[in-house]
Amino acid sequence: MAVTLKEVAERAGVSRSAVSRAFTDGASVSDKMRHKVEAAADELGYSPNALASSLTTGRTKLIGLVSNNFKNPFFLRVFDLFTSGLQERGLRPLLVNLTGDQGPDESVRMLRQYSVDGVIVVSSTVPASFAGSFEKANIPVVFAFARYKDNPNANLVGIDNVAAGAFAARTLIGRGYKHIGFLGGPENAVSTSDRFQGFAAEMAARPDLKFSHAYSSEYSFAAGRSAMLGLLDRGGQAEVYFGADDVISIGALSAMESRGLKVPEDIGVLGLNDMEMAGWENINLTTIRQPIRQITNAAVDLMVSQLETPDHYPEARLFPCTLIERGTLRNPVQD
Amino acid sequence: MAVTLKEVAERAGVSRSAVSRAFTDGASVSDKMRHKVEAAADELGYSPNALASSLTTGRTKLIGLVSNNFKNPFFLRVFDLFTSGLQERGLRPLLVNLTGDQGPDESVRMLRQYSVDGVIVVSSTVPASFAGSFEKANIPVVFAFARYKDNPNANLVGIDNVAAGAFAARTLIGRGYKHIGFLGGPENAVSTSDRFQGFAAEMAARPDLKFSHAYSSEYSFAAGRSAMLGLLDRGGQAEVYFGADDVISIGALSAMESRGLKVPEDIGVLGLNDMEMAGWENINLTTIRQPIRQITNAAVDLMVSQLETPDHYPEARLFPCTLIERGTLRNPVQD
DNA sequence: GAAAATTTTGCAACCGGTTGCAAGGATATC
DNA sequence: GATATCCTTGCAACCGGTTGCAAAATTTTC
Repeated sequence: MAVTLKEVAERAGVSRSAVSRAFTDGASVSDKMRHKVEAAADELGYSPNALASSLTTGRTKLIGLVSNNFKNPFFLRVFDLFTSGLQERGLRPLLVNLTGDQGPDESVRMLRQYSVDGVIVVSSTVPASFAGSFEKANIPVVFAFARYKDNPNANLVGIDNVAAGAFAARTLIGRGYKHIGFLGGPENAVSTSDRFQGFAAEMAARPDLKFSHAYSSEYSFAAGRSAMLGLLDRGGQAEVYFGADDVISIGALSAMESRGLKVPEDIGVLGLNDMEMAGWENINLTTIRQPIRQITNAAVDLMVSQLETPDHYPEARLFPCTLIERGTLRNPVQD
Repeated sequence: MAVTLKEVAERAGVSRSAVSRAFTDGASVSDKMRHKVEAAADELGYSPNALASSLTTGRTKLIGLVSNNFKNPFFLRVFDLFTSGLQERGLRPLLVNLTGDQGPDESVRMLRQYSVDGVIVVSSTVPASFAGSFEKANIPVVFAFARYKDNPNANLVGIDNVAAGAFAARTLIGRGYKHIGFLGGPENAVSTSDRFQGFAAEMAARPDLKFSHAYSSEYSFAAGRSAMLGLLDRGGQAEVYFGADDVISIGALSAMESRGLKVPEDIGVLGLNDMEMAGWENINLTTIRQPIRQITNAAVDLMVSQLETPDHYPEARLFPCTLIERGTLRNPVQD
C-alpha cells in the first residue's frame, strides 16, 4: 500500500542502494543524486519504513516504557515528560501497562519481540527480578523512581528514599513537634519501607520525642483517608504526620477535616512528591518535592548513553529533594 | 544477538518454513513437527521477531495512541484504560505526545514509518485536519473524546458535548437557580464551544432566568481559579456555575473558598468529567460523569473492527452522561 | 494392497530495507 | 595528458521472517 524504496528508485532511474543512501545520514551520495532521489520521493510521498530498516541496522529507536503506576496522578506528569523527552531525541515510546495478570517475563518477551532498543522502567514497586530478565535478553534498561540497593549495578535514577525519609523527620523535628507520626503506603512497598527506614533512624536519635507509625493499604487517596480516620478515631494520634506520598497525605488531610481538626493548628501533615494537586489552593499541602524533571531527563540521558556506548558502565543518579512550604505545617521554631 | 528462526530450524533439523508455521496459528503443521520445533525453540529461548514478520504479513499490531492531553489529570485514567484495553487484545500502544512543535503531518509521517496498524486519537482539541492525513495514508483511525460534527464520516467515540451542555443547564434550572453562569475552558476549544452551545440553547428557552458566561484561558486548575476570582471580585456573579471541566470547576471552588463563600449555600458549582479528585471528600464536586470506561472500550472495539474488516463503515458511538450528586449544588426544588 | 485424496513439508521467492565490495567516474597530481 | 587517488554508484547478499507451490508423506477409500 505504502510507497516503497523500489518505486522511488524506478521513478528516479537509479539503484535501490542509491535511494537508501540518500535517506541515510553520512552515507556516500553526491548532491546531484540526493536531489534526484528527493524529488522522486516527494512526488511519490515516500518515507522509509523504520521497521524494515531495523532488520539490518539492528536499531528500532523503540523504547519500552514500562509502568504499573497508572493510578497515582503524580505519574501523568512523569509520562508527559518521558514521552516528550524521548520524542525530542528521535526515540519512540512503546507503552507497557504492567497492571494485573501480565507478569514480568511476559512483558520482557513482548518487548523483545518488538526489538526495543531499550527499556525504561517507571516504578517504585517493580520486582527486582526484572533487572535480570532484561540483562539476560541483553536489553539496556534504566530504572526510574527505583531503589538503589536492589540493583547496585543497574542504571538507575531517582531520589534516595532513605535520605528523603530522614529529611522529612528532621523537618518535623525542626518544627518542634513532640509527637511525630509516619503514615506509609503499603508496608511491603519498597518506597515506603525505605522512607520509613530513614525516618525511623532520625527519630531514634531523639528518644525524647514520641514516634509512632501506621500504613495505608495502597498509594491512594481513599487508603490515606481511611488510615487517618482510623488513627483519629482510635485516639492518641500524633501532632503531625509524614505521609509517604502526596496522595496519601491529601487523603489524610481530608480525614482530619472530616473530624473537625484544623490544619496546621490542631495537627500537621507533610507530603512527598509535590504532585500538582498539592499546590491547589484548597489543598495547599506542604510537601517534599521529587525533582521529577531532573529524574526524567537523567533517565532519558542514561538511556541514550547506553544506546551510544553499549558497554556503558552502570550508573545511579540520585537527586536531592527540597521542601515546598505551604500551609499544612506549623512554622519553624526559633533557635 | 537474539535467537533467530534459522537457528531453531537447524537445531530441530527441519526447514525454516516449518518453524515459521509452528508459530503461526492455523498453519498446516503436524503435532509431531510442532512439538519438535517447540522443544528446540524452548532450549534456545526463541521468540519470533514481530517486526520482521510484519514485513510480509503487513500487520504490526502497533496502534498509535496520539494525545495532547498530558496535563489534565482526567486523562491518566484514560491512558490506563487504553493501554490495558489494547494489550488485552494483543495490540501495542505506541505513544505520541502531541505537545509543542510537533505538527500533525510530522506525527502522521512518523506513525507511517512505524507501520502502525491503526491510530487512536485521544483529544478533544485535535485539529480536524488530522482525519484527512490519516485517510490519505490509509490508516484506520478512531477519534476518542472528539466531536461528531467535525468528522461525520470518521470513526468516533465520545459524548455529545452539546447534549451534555444542555443536560447541565437543565440540571441547574431544576435546582431553582435564578442566575446561572457558564464557565468554559478556552473559548476556541471545541469541547467548550459545544458545551456552551447546548447550555445556551437550553437557557434561551427560559428568558425569565438570568444567564451569563465567561471563559478560562486553559483547561487547568489555575485558569479556573483565576477566572472565578475575576468574576467574584468584579461582583454580580451568578448563583451557580457550570464549569465545563472538573479541573476548572475545582479551581473555581477554591476561588470561592478563598473569597469566603460557602458552597453550596452561597454559590453552587457543577463540573463535568467526574475525574478522581472530584470524588475526594475535601473537594466533593457535584459533576456530570463522562462514561470513560465505555468510551475507551468502544474506541478499542471500533479499532479492532476496522482492523478485521478493512472496509468497515464509519461509525460514531456517543454515550450519555450521568449526574454524580455530591456536595456543590443545592437540592432539587420540589414540584 | 493399490489408487486416490488429503495432509505435511521444503524450496525458493518475497517483504522493504542496508551494506560490503568492486567497478565506474570524477578529481588531483605530476 | 597520463596516472594515481578519491568519491559515487550498482550489484548482490543479507536482515528475520512468510507463503505459494509442488513434492513427499500420510491417510482414506475401495
